Formats: sequence, structure tokens, C-alpha cells
Amino acid sequence: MQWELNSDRPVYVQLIEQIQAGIISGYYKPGDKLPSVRDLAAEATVNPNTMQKALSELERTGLIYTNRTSGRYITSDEVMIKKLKGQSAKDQIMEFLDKMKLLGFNSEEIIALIKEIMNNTE
Amino acid sequence: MQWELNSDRPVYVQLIEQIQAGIISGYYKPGDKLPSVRDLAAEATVNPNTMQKALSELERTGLIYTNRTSGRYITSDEVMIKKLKGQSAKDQIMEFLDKMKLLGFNSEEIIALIKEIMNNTE
DNA sequence: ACTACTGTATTAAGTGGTTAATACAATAAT
DNA sequence: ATTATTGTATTAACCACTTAATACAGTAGT
Repeated sequence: MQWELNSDRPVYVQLIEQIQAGIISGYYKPGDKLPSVRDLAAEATVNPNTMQKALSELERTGLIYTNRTSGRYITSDEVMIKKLKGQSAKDQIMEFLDKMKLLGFNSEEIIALIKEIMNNTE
Repeated sequence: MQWELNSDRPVYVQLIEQIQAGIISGYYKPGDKLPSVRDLAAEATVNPNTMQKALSELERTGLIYTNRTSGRYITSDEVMIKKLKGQSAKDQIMEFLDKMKLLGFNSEEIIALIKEIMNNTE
């Protein structure tokens, strides 16, 4: 997994988001075993405590579960993952639209700009 | 001006973004006088030091300027503001598209989802 | 001249996030 | 049985951000 962290926001929050994105996109598949806390921390060049914090939170939401000594696993509940994918997409879009409207763009302008950028970066 | 602050990210950064959005959207017009640091801080229910930090940064980028004792003003450089508007929009869109692709959506799906949400929240 | 209002600077305290360095308990692997 | 690996917990130190409480210098308004 490829990690992209910056200091804009708490690292553990960014870890949560990126692991979640990994599950949603299918990089981590339902039932998969996750690398250990220490390995994940090393991968992301982050302190194990920070990774632990992120994983605990993901466990709290039910997206992963722990077998005390054999490791952590992605949930096998594919419905849950699909729901999360839909909700995440919706959240991202709503947040994006709010920001764009705050900048003074209307719906048509937003669509037009997105298409333009999609074509320029295809 | 209406302020929306949370504790996810440094408050002074959020202040910078929102004042900038106010300038871009035309809420603050070129040449306008801004309220005093203390007034703005009171408006946003933030410590004056924090508002001061945000304003200093905006001044560094040239978007506002200071008359030592008469107050702060929005730049009259409309070209600069227009450029900033375009750049901000582009930045927002790129960031948004990156996130959506990380979730596993392609361009067509993204456009379709946005249109769907626009219709549902019209 | 005086007053009130500018922006600016300083110092101290509190908070949350991060890292670091360990330690422990449980179990899978051998 | 022993060893290595798992998740978990604890303590201390450090840093950035925020708030608070002041203080100062310059000037617009009167």
C-alpha cells in the first residue's frame, strides 16, 4: 500500500481514511489479513502507537476485526463495504460542492470545469 | 460573514481559507475595508491572536494589505483575484478527483454521481 | 490636545497529536 | 517446551496550535 501523509491534519486520521479507501477500492479484500501493526507502521513510516490508534478506530466502526494474537482482518461483510463506498462518495461530493459554491460557482459551471480538467489530464 | 470552524485542522488555516473564499466569491470586494482584527476575531469567536495570524498570512500573499493604523483592505487587483479564483477551483477539483479515484470511481461514474446529487438537493 | 481605535508583540498556560522506549499477555509456529 | 509474533498498555518528552492577558506605537476623529 502506498501512503501519503502530510502535516495538515492528524496523522492517525489520515491513516484511517487511507486504510478505509484501501478497503473500499478493493486493495484490501473482504476477509484479508492485514499486516501487523508494526509492519503497517513501518510501511507508512509512522510510530506504531499512531497506527494502533488508527486501527482501533477502524475496529470500532466494524470495518476490521481482531484475533487477539493472530492478527487483524478485513470484515467479510461485503454489504457493509458497499454501503460505505456509497456513503463515502456522497460525503466527498457534498463537501466538494459546498466548497465550490462558497467560491461562487453554480452547478453548471462546476460540471463544465470538471469535464475540462478531466480532458486535460486524461 | 458566516464562519464555520471545526477542530479537525488548525483554526488559523480555516480562517485563511474562508476569508479567501469571501474575497473570491465577492463577499469582500476589491478595495473594501476589512473589520478590525478584534472585530473579526469576535465575529468568528476566535482569539485575536489567531485571527491576526490568519490575516498576516493573507497579507504575505498580497491578497490584503495593511495601513498601519487605519486598518486592513482587500487588494484592488481584480486580475489577481480572478486568477486566484481559477486556481482555487482547479485545486479543489484535482483534490476531489484524486480522492474519488482512490475510492475506485472512474471519470464517468464521478460525473454521474455528481449530477445525481445535484438533482436530489436542488 | 485628547481619545479611541488601528495593527503588532510578548509571555504564559493548556491541549492534543506524535514519537520513543518499553513492557506484558496470548498464541501460532517450531 | 521454546521462540517469535500478535495486539495492547504505559510513561515521558516534544511540538504546534490556541487562548489569555497585557502592553505598546501610530493615527484618525473629535
